[in-house]
Amino acid sequence: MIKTDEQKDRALDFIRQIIAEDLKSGKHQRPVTRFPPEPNGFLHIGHAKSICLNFGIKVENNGVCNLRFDDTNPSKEETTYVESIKKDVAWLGYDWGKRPFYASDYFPQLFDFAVALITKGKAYVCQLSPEEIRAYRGTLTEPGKESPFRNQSVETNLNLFKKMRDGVFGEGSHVLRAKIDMTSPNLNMRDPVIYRILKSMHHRTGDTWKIYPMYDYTHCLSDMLENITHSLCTLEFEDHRPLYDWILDTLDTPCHPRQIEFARLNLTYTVMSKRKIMQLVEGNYVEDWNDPRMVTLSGLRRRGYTPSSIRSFINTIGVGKRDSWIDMTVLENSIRDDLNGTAARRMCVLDPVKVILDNFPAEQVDEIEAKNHPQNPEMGNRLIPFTRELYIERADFMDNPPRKFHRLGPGREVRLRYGYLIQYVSHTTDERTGRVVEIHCTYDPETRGGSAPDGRKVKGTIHWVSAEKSSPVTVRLYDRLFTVENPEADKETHFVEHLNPDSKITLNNAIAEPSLIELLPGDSVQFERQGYFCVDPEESEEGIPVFNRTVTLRDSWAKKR
RNA sequence: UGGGGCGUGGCCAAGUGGUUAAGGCACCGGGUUUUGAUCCCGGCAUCCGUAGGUUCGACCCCUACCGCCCCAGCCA
Repeated sequence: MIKTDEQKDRALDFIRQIIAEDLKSGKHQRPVTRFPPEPNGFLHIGHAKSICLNFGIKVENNGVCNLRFDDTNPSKEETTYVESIKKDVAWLGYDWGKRPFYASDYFPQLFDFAVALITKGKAYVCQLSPEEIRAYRGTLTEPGKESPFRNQSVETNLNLFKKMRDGVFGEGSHVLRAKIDMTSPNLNMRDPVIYRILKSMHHRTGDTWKIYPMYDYTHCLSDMLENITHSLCTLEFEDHRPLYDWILDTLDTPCHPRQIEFARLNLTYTVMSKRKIMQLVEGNYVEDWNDPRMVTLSGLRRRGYTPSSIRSFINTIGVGKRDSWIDMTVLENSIRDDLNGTAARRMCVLDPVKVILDNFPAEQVDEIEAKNHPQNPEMGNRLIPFTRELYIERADFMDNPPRKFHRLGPGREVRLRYGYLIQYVSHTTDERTGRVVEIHCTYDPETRGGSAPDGRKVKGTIHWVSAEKSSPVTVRLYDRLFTVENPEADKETHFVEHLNPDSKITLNNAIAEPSLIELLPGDSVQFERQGYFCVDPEESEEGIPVFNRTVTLRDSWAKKR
């Protein structure tokens, strides 16, 4: 058993326990799993749970995990989705081997299995309309009725099924159904449709096929053909397991994978369903599928989440069968935790106000040395220009501060991080708006680097940036997309009404220290005292970075107030 | 009212008949700190949906009840 960094010292979840037992008993030599997305949309954090589970099991046990596209519904699927899914799985750090698999590769074999089913008298072609099939199915409490076509001869069924394949019939006119039990309390067993006629273009097989197999029929057989040992899926498929097993048993296949169901991920303050995500995009509530506020993997990537932070997040939430809601703070914690160790520290003033050091020579430029990481000397140092005119954060000055305010104000002295101690002299205010225009201070030349030879202490250290030697940059402050934990909880209110109006705040005049301009798209840094930010890969240009706030730093001062 | 699942602190989650009922997130204190960050220390379920029962002993076994989720696509 190989334990990855992300899941060391954690008890095995119930699925890994089952697998460990199957390995120990010799039932299997190694586990074979699969991640089977339908290529009809983009992957999100919920998919990451399945990906990390299936591929994680492979990595931990030296097994196999296939990437298989479940492409049995040509009307919804596209090659662009195939490509984006491959990109996201690879980005998460997983390797699906030589090639991805496709359910559509099995269409010929699946057809032969269907013929075998018909021959065994276990499937029939039904000409009931969709409405009639529904009516014949019965309800949750009443049994269904048998189709009048149920007892047709094998020859008739074979003949009809081949005509279906040959495109003789129109969509909706005929289906192939498994002959099971119309009185079963499990609706999935009431002669489920296993093939339907569809005349749309398939993204891989084009118009070769006029009939397409249904999920329940396809999935178990695809698993079997790939020698999957454990077929992991979400809870809503529990009722489908009897059908999964029935098909493999009836066909008497050489192997019979075990389906195990686990709870899907729910995350607070966001929406996860494909339909809801699509509504956000189409209603222009967000900019695209990869909007940094989205929990799509492409959105999280653009937001600055790292693959390892997502793997560690998935690992901490566990795998079980309870419908649970994971608090968004858990996800946020995972990226803070990761970036805290790896992100270089930088200074950037988001909402600048000018500070003038009256006793600092106008032409002088001091090159101040600053650590790139306070706990990791290996990350080295850098030089930052220090000049007479600086910018500090507007929130770091108060005309009339409360006692506990550790920053700049009348009569106060603060430390400019890695710079000098500065002492307040005076400030000017715009008469109309009441806003502070500029603050005059003096600096203590003896305190270069930030410590006073006389040992005097200051309570506050604030970040700053040279007014002349720095560059304005665009910074987007992203926050949670919704203001409530579960935007879909209330059936009366449309979920978009719970959208957070401040989920994206664009700052066009943040001032960045010089080294920030050299960053490459995707790079992550910590803006000291602010949060973690990454260079947006879409909208940045060389020398003109656009920063996305990944997550804020914890702020116990903000909490106190 | 049929069937399939699930109920351990605010949110997750270990626990599989004998434990002071792990751990993480959140929250609350305190310490260190040139980020009110990080880090460190401490606090946070006499109780495991409820009620009975079995047992020397039950969160773990049995019974009943209650609550929540899923299922009536020719979607996956």
